[in-house]
Amino acid sequence: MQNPTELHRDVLAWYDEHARDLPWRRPDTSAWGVLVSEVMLQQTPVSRVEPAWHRWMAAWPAPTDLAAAPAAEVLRAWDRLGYPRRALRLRECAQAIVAHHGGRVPGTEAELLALPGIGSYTAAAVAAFAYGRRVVVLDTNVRRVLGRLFDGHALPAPSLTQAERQRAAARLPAHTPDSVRWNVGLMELGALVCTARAPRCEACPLRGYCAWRRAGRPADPHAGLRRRQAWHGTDRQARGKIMALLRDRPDGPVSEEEVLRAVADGADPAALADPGQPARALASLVTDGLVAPADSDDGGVAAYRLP
DNA sequence: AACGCGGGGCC
DNA sequence: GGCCCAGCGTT
Repeated sequence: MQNPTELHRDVLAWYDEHARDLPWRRPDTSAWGVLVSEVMLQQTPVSRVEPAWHRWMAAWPAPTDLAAAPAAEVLRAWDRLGYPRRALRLRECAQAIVAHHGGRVPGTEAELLALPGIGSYTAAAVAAFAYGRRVVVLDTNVRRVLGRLFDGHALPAPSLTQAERQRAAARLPAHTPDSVRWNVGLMELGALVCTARAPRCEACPLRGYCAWRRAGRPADPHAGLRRRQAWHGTDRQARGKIMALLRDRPDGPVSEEEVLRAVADGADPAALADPGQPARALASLVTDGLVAPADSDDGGVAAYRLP
């Protein structure tokens, strides 16, 4: 094994040369801009986040602005980034920042972790990338890179283990500015070179000492056991259709009949076999606060709108 | 630890 | 058609 300093130097040098020019990495981006980007990037690819982030920051450049925005407007701006509950939580996060931190994004992991929609990854990412703190940032990219480099595993285990946390902490560069570039450098390496599907090992700065490559790039030991996300015919798809319909109708409530018909529209046979699904999906959206009952323009008929 | 939760792009 | 994507909150 090479000494830690050499590994650090290789990652930092690679990052300095190959880093993408993403808007939330610009030095003049506010901590709020970084936080917004991190929430949007939770399970949504960079390519789809970038335009949404620009529009979002233009509309609500500070926590105070988003905190005062109507939820329906926020959900429409979220558009099709997916997991729209993230938009509501981001708004609640802004309100908590106003209520408890004077409208300024807090800088410690513990304070960030206490905010709605901010988990262990996002808290660490904001502390590191917005405030330059020396913290362990472990996202799916970093987990995959470290797992290949040191464990020889193709892909990380389904859930983050304590051993991974400790190993990542032990490998973190001692100096503060280096630790930030190490974190973002490993993430960038995972996004551009050490990818999940078709890694470009020939372009990797760590190819000389990667356990996975040395072992002949064996297949994922968890293959087949990995959690798969169902979509066609599921409640999730039904919820997505309802949200898309209500997003596109800013002028007024939509009757329950039309909402339920939109779900059945183009549904696959599996969904049609469950006639209760549309109503169930709608009810769950109301429970989650993503949809609200509304007074129909045709009195007495149930109708719905964005909250 | 396991599950629910969007949506799209890529092989 | 399966898999992946800068995860979080709940149970």
